[in-house]
Amino acid sequence: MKMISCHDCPLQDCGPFIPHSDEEKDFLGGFKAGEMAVGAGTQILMEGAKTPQLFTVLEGMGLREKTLEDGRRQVINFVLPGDFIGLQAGIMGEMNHSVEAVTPMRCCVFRREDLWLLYRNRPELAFDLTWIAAAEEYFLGETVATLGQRDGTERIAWALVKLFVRLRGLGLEAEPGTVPLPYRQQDLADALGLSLVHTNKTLSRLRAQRMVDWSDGMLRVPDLEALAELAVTEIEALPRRPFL
Amino acid sequence: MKMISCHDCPLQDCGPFIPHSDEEKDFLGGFKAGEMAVGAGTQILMEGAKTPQLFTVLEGMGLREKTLEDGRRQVINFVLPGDFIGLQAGIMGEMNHSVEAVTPMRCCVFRREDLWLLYRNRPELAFDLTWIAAAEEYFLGETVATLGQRDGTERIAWALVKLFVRLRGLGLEAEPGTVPLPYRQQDLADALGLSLVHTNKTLSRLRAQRMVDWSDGMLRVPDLEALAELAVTEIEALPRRPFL
DNA sequence: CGGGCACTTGACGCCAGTCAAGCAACGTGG
DNA sequence: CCACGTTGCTTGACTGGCGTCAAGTGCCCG
Repeated sequence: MKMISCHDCPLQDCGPFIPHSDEEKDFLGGFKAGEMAVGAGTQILMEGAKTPQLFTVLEGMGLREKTLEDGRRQVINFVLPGDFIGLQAGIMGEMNHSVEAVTPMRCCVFRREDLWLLYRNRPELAFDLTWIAAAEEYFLGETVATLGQRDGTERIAWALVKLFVRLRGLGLEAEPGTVPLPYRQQDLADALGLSLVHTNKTLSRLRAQRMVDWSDGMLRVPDLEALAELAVTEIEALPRRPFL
Repeated sequence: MKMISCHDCPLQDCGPFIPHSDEEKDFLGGFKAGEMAVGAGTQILMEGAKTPQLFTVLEGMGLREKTLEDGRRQVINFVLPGDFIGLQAGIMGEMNHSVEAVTPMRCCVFRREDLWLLYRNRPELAFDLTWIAAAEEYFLGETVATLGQRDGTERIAWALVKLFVRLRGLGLEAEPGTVPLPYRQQDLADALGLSLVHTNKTLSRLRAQRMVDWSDGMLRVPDLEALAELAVTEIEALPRRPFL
């Protein structure tokens, strides 16, 4: 497998990402320590681990998840291309969640020690890193509000709206209103704090009402507005965002 | 009211905070735009607002909260001295939650435009800012897991353990096992996604079992270990952390 | 003294969890 | 080639945690 140069990074001209200048690409090229390809089901980062690596997802999808002492699982977020993973370990020294690949994934690898270089020499990229952390916080704030306030149907509608908008933004809308969503119902249930059974029944009901159809790994949303209304959310345009 | 110099900042030698060097204090002194004192009940930041200010809490307590379109309220987190507020607006341009003072508060004020100076001239402080954002993300991850996986009793025990440890870390433990907690039951309920009634009954039950006694604005925890066990959490020592 | 606010407590009902069974698709090995 | 285990999805019956409604208390304040 050949390693992609930052100058040909598939994320550069993709969706919502703010492209880097040539100068930045040169710097990032030096910052990049390698590339990693993993199969479906691989644990990329472990909760509590002090890994020396940070990653940017180039391809594939995964999950951030956390396990309580007694084994209950919570999915924190869905990991899509462009996402940066390992920031907590990079900055604070320890992850509070694990990251697992759900499809085969390819990631850009950075070394934790090199982070300093970035803060020393590239203030605008350092700022971008903070931006990324703040964006994650932003999203988790919405998630907290969802788990705390919305009922089952609203939660599912909310999550599917968010996923649809993110995936569409990445250019993955094959035919209008349809994006790939290669997760299991169990993953969605664990993300929303619902049981598998209840999630399944709610999805069936939504399908019968023609609100969403998630089957065979494809998510079909005939009327995004209507689904968002059901979720009691606004569909906010995703902001242009930096990446590394 | 006189403005405190960063050299006499009450946070410098307090609890878990990593003190600044004299040089850093000089820089922060220039960065500091002023001080703000507000009464209980004041809105400090509004959801969706693009405020030009950032704050560090010097004294007093507050809440981060978010309101859904239909009026439901979610408390995102409890704001204590040392907390940095407005990072999202500072970095991304818009807050996703409001911040409200629950007691009278005093805050250190920074200007958003000056953030750049910090990234340009003080990489270690820029790093600290990212640290702060990552720490917030860390905590919100735990909150998501709590709202998604724990039942009512566990949630309440979890929240009270977290609050107790934070307050104790700030040196607010007046007599052993007792810290001030000047919030309403409604605030805790909204933080945990429980109804006021259920929160109240659960608190009564915990009080009867001698697990916690939260009344008259004071939180008494006779056996922190036991409470943490009930919450299915470990009491992790809070890390030494930077502040601005 | 009346009104508002925070906290309590009891009665009742529903959303969502648990238990359980069944089906389809797949891969493995005898 | 078929038995078999595994994984993911689906559906029905039953239960209980937690929400809603409602009424009442104590306290502060104008």
